[in-house]
Amino acid sequence: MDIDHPEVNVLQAEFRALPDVLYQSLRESILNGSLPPGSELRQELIAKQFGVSRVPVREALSRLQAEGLIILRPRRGFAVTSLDLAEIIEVFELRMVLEQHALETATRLRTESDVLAVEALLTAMESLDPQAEGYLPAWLDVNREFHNRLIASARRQRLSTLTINLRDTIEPYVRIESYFTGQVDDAAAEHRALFAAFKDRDATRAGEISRDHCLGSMNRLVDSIRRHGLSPVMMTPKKSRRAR
Amino acid sequence: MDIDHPEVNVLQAEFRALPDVLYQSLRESILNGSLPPGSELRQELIAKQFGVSRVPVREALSRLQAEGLIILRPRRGFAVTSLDLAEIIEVFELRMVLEQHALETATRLRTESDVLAVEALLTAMESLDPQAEGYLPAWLDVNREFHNRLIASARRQRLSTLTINLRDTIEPYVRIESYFTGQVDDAAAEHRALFAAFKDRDATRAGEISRDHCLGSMNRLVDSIRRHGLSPVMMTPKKSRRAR
DNA sequence: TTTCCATAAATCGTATACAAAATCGGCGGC
DNA sequence: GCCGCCGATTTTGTATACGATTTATGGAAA
Repeated sequence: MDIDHPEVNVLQAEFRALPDVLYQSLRESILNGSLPPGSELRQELIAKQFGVSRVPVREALSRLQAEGLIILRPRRGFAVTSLDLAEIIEVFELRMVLEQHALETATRLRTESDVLAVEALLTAMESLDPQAEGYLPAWLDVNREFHNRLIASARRQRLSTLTINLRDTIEPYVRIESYFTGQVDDAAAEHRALFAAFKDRDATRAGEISRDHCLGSMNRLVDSIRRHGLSPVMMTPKKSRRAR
Repeated sequence: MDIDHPEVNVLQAEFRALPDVLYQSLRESILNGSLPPGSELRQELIAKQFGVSRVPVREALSRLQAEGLIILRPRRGFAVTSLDLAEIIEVFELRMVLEQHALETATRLRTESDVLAVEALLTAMESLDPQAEGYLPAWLDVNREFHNRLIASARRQRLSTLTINLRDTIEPYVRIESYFTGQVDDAAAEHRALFAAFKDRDATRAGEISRDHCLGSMNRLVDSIRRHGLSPVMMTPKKSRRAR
């Protein structure tokens, strides 16, 4: 029996270079709101914070750009993507189509262990104390894992990546919304219904619930934006002196 | 009247840096088969060919990687993505879902000029001489533009990008298949039917035709692969001396 | 005081340089 | 004759350096 086991996945996980670390860290900062939409990303600053040069920083930024999380203004640097209402709605449209398909496939192909894992996340989500400190971010995290685990049951790598990507794109806006409303658990019943259909292998119904769930999330967010605007923190109050 | 006009779009188009040129060129080479799946991409070689350093090359490669067209083996360089049959089918599944949705939306939102532009591409495609030199690649190019133009009528930027991306991912395999079969125009009737539904604003029907069209393309390609394998040129006959 | 322009500082994009790892070759052992 | 090991070469990944462009600053003129 060999002791040292340079497994393939270990190699891929362990040996990932600096750009990957930077990519993950920056991505997380964007998703959890530390870098709100509109923030400018100074390469030198990021490089210093991580103790590296600007080269791997640029590589990580390139990836985030291809993913759509940040945009590049030539010669003017990167900035966190700031979506307007129409773009947010478009992302939700895509999520509706893809997640309906994903849940149909997942429900058809799921195993027993999928059901157990999803149920564990569901009960974890439900048993969070709404009064506890940091409830909202914790709920959002578990909610995210719940949906990811459901979709992962479809065993479709690209489908999973795409769907997660789209959800992450609007995650900052959902998080900001949650600070206004202070509520997130409007969809508790939908989650239970979705899990029931998933468990009962009712693929069509699971797909429909998932699509409607997306639609509900979209409506809540759009309403909130219509009421509160796109949140002051998103607007970069840059004084543009010259129109030029 | 000012002579020098540093227009915004000029800045964005003209001033696009080297990575963009490299990205486009490499992307084209992958799609048209110059760089078949499995090809290894040596940074130094590419840099020399374009007369630049490796830095912008790496940036272009990063983007292609995020797009899924190439993969990175850490410390072992980039290579053109080589899909197995299951992955090809997964991409087609996604295309079916997304293109059905895209055509429904496009048919609902299309304008008269959309119809004219699409029709022009359709007739251009039909009027190509099957006996002419270079017919197959030309047909594939026009066909690509035809579908892109249809989807662009939906006026959904992300949807268009995603769909085009997915089609491009399997484009090399379709091109290779066409060399075996020597035929590509099996779908001429489908194209006409799709255009008719598009013109008649029959969104549901347009979506269905599009999905079925995808399905047909998939079946033809899968059949071809089952008969001929994934083409010898795709297999990188690397002798892996050490498992380690 | 406001506007304009020139100069300075900051920032980006790319080239070059260097260290670490992988690949390729030959060599010896079995 | 085949397998495994060791050094040279290649290739990657990162740091540093430098020119070009943008943004900020300060002073002079209206």
